Amino acid sequence: MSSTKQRILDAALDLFSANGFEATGMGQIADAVGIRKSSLYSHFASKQEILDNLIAALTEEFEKRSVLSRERETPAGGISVDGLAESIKNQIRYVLHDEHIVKVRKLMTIEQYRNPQIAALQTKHAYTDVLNYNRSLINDLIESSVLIDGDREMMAAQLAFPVSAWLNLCDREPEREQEVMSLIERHVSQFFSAYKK
Amino acid sequence: MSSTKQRILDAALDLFSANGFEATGMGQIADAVGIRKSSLYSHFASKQEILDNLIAALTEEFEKRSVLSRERETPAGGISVDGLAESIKNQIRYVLHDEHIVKVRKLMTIEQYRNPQIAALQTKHAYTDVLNYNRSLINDLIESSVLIDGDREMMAAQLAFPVSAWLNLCDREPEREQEVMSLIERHVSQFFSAYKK
DNA sequence: GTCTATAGACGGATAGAC
DNA sequence: GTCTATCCGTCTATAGAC
Repeated sequence: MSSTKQRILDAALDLFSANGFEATGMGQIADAVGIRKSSLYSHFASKQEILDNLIAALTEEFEKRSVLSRERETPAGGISVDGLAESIKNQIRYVLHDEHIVKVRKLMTIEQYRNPQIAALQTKHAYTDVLNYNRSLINDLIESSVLIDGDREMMAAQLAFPVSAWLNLCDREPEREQEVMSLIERHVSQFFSAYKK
Repeated sequence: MSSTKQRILDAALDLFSANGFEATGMGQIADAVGIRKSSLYSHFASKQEILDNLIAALTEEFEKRSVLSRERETPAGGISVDGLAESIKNQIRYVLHDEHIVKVRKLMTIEQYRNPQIAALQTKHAYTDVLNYNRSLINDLIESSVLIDGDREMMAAQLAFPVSAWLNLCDREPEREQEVMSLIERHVSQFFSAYKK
């Protein structure tokens, strides 16, 4: 099931995200897969092609995810302050502990200035999709008269981007996760007290 | 005045921030300075020592800056919505166009996961100092009865971190600066309309 | 598809002349 | 302090046996 090609891509993501593309050698990838480095060339023509395949896979992955997030549904009983805080905390806990997601986030962060495709992915993943998701959430909260109306895109930004900053902080200093969780609670609570109807 | 040692550090910052520490060769640094690579070793014992000196210089630089920001003073006539938006836009324009600051930000971004000292610098520069500065601003705005009181740290986060997200966006896609400037205006305006007394 | 062997360039770092 | 010359290791990639 797990082809050698896929195992190479997995090892490459692991190493590229930890050490960077340039700093990772074909020998390291081969060692991680358990083959000789020359054998890698039976699957990919070059190191660059490994990265390109990785990017293609991530692009597809993100496309699926943003379709999914567009299908997000409001819970039947409406949304409460505590419920929203809990939901955001759960999402953050998930993206903080899912190894694949962490690696993808780090890879995009450290390679964004050297690879235009990665830059585009990073903008989509860390900015556009985040803003869209939160705008849709804010829309629902306004339509259901939980929040007062306003510049919905900016309300989405004010809700989402502090959380993004804390996610970045946890990527650097995972030991601060508990602190961040309580900040998220205070943040959502303060956001609601400012915007509640 | 500009010693060879300093010119090496300048070239190293330039190259490390563009290509990463591991991907930058001593030959590249030497070429940029205009000497042979062996001559670099008359100034630094190793490539690592160049990075260490760079980090030491940045640490000192940031320390001075956060002392300065603690001395920030409220303008005599108080702070208006438009005045604050303009002030934030000016700060962002400054940090977006100052070449040294851009390089430092990119270096910290791409090396933060591989170098603990850089991780600490990044947290101080992009998180702690930003939050402290904005908390002091929020304090003034509440004390002078411009804004209603609340969880001041969270209000600072909600004001500051959307701007940080847009700064990151501009580092990847500088052509979106104008769009970001108008987003900042809308953001500050929406922030005030939510929190005005 | 995996292996050994190797080409050829480039990496960091050192020795010693000037 | 800068130079030339060199060491030796590693890099990406290829050739060819199995």
